[in-house]
Amino acid sequence: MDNNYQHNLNKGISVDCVIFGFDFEKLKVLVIQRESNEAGTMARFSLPGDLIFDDETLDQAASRVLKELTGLENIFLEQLQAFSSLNRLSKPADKEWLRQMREQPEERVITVAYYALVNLNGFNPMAANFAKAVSWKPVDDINSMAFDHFEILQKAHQQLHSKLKIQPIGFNLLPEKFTLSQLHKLYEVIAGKELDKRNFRRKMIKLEIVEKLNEKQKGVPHKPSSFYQFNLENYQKLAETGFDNFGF
Amino acid sequence: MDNNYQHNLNKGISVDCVIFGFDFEKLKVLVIQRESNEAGTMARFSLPGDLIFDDETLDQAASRVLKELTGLENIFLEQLQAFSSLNRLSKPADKEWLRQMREQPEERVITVAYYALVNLNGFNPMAANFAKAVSWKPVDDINSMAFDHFEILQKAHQQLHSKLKIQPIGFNLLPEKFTLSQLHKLYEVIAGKELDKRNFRRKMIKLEIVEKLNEKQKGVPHKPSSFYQFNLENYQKLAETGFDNFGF
DNA sequence: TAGCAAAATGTCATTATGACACTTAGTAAA
DNA sequence: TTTACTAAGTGTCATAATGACATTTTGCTA
Repeated sequence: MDNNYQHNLNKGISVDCVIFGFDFEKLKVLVIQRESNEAGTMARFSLPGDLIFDDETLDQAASRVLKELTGLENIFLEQLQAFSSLNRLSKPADKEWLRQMREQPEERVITVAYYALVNLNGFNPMAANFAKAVSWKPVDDINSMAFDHFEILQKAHQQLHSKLKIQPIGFNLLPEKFTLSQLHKLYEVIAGKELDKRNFRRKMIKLEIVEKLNEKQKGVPHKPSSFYQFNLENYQKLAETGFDNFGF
Repeated sequence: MDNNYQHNLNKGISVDCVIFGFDFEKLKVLVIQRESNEAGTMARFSLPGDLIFDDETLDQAASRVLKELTGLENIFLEQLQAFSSLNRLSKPADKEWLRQMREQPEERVITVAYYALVNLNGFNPMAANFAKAVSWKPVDDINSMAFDHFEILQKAHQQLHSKLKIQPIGFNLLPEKFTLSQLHKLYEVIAGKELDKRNFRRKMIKLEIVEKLNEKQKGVPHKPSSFYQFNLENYQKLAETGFDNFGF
């Protein structure tokens, strides 16, 4: 964002980002850890987010948050939903935290949640000012968060799951070159169940949305896997007719 | 909404509703017609909407708009997306209109769009104060609207199309008792293409989400059609496993 | 009672799915 | 150099789903 201007915060609207990553084992999410107070009541995680500026769109605000935190641009980032409960900021520990951070901590804020998919392989979660407080947590290990962020996370997780059934967005969580086993594992993790290896490979290959490269894993103590890459063109062709179970 | 209290408008956030209906022929949407000014530049349609109150959620605001306009409650109503372009209210004709309606017509407003599905059969589009300005328009006949409402309509239409492939939400557009031909026509209209009648019926019946009633059309000058009703229970069972083309 | 209009129905060839176990290729250790 | 280890990679078959296609049925009307 251009820094020559003074941006005014819009006090009533924020964005929050659910940033998903996949380490070939688990689905993870980027969280910010609040510092504990004496009572320990504040030792909880929140999603990265910010109030929006009056001269930026929601998409721009979400991109800005994402970039400030990870340095990444042009990655998969999609609006999830607006959250507007009247009591979303009103838990005592949350209010205490807000008092430290915001000019008008009591003001009602509606947030628009986004979810992002990043390739966290070889990714350094360091970034800017936040550095120490930012970390990747397995989604399944999280069972509560600050504000209504747990609700947002669950919704985003569910959305990722549904969307993956319809569009091959999972590729955004992998490096450009990946093995079919990695893709297979990714689908299993997000679907939350085992998928037959042969049937999975058959389907992916038949759909022609992956293509085999002349390159193999090296240094692995077993038969090396071939690398594949995603074929955007074939995906788009496919997306026109649409793949879905009703068939129309 | 409880009327004993004074509600304060939240100046920066509105909801807009895309209310879909189906007359067994075409997909229609409820629009509000602005009165023309002398120049005729304002003779355009807008979606029903309103600024939200500070003590209501977005869902509540959308339900309120819907009820004020149609008298209907407890119908299918789902959040679509937030829209936040910086120039969404800044076309000259739109500004002129806003000046007549709002205390702070220049203020930036972000809107959260909803879409609703109603059974418009035997529906009287009269309602409250708006009465004369409200009408059902075929979606396909609309090619421009006030503000960013055409963009919102298109997005809602697209969402309806995608969602129908995954969940049988089309039933919300039909009366409780309907014929398979009506359902067939609905799917054709929303899918925007012909669907084989026999295959369509086979699929619907096999899925067991419709059940045949002992009742037939009367007074039609041809073989009368059986009425069916939607089976929510079977749908929910089905929804757990999920119907989708990837199969996981 | 003949004619009309839309509803209702069945088959078949092709393709997709789901279930299932062994062989292969490279590394590492003996 | 041989052996053991590990994950990659591959094929078949029975069952289910799809897509393409034409005739008969039912009730009303003239």
